[in-house]
Amino acid sequence: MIDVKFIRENPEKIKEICRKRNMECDVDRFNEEDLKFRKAKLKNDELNALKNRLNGKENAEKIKNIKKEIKENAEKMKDADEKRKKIWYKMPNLLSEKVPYGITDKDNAEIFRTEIKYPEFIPEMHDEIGKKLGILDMKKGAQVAGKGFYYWKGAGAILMQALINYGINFLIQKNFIPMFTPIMTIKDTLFGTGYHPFFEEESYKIENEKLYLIGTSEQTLIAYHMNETLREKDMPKLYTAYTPCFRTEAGAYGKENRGAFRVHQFNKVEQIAFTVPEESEKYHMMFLENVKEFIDSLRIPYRIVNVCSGDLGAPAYLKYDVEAWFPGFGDFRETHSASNMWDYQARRMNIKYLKNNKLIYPHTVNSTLVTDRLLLAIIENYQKKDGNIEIPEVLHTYTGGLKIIKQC
RNA sequence: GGAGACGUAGUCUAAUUGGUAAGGCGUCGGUCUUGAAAACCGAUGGGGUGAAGGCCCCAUGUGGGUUCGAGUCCCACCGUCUCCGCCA
Repeated sequence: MIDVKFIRENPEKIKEICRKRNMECDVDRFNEEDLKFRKAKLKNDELNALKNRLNGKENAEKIKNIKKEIKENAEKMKDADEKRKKIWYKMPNLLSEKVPYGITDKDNAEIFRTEIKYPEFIPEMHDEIGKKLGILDMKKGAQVAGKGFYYWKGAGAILMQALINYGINFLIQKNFIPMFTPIMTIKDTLFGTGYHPFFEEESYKIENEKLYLIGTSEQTLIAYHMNETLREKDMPKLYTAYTPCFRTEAGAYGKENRGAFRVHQFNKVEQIAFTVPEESEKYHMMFLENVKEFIDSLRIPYRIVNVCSGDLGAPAYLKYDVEAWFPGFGDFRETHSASNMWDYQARRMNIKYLKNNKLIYPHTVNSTLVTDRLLLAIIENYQKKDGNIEIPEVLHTYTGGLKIIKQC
């Protein structure tokens, strides 16, 4: 959510941002309704002031008439307020100057790339390898839950668990507070993090309940401090959590859906920060460095792209995607996404902190560290000519000594 | 699931039979001091309006209602605690 004063004073800037993001937002209409609201509010205040002055038994009749007028005026005020909020809540975040202009993900700007080592044999895709080794079962997943679900089995499950544990420990050592969060949540959480209304069709709603399945632990970790006032001395607040994540993937289509790339449920270790405004960029870069260090330790090639204005998503201020190299697939695929949300989420969530007795909205930063996709990348990158896969050295302490997965 | 109690600001705690939110702590500013502490003084939620001093409105979990007037009374919802029941 953007500061209402900023919208009033900079309507052209907001329009420019919407153009760059390739999205609609009626700033003029907002300002119209905002003006109506303020006018009605002024009248409302005056009537209330009058009522307060008259208070007393002798003025009972007069007050009743004023109250009637107040009620009528309040309707107008509420109406204008709702209309402006409807537009307001759908306004995207401000844009960092670093965001490149572009329409689709093809316009994302590559800013970093590691060296790719091509194998001397024709590599297979993870779903083929997983099937042959009996560690990834797409067919059973579809049988039990439908398309977009799968089983990790045996050594595959061990690897998934190992990667999650490695990720969590990696972040605990960097002073993140680990959490287990609810994986169902109320709508306020999704609104506050900007997933509603922007990606509303992406979330699963529980029938007959007011609950939704989370699409990421970012939602529940940010909402942990909903309606709270934090202390400046406690900043930054760093959290991590492992949770399953659920996404409908409505509207997703195309050939790039082969394998387990696009699924309805996956595992994720997330990094989250609440920072003072001056430091969000620093922590955003730190999160990206964490990801680099982590992938480097797994020895997987990757590149980093600066996500362009049209592909950024409305709530994000600046976003870097990390795309791991998938030899079997023969291309880079997004495995991580690190975003600076600026104060957008804090405003929507009503999270502030106290500085010199003034309430200031903190900035929030989030980034992936581990998902199933990273394991898919491991599988494709560590496949050997004989069909076996080696397990990255850093994971050995987490796999109970398992170092190689062989065909049986 | 049943019964009862409770929800006040950054935090802790007040508020006759309904009469318009009092304090403590913390924080910030100031006085004093070589500096600090202590002490003392002031400030310390949101919004609107004004060039400014200022003025006004809203805010006691949320939303309604009764009343000239609601923290207080009534209804619904959310949450917390206690007891009972049920299940691990």
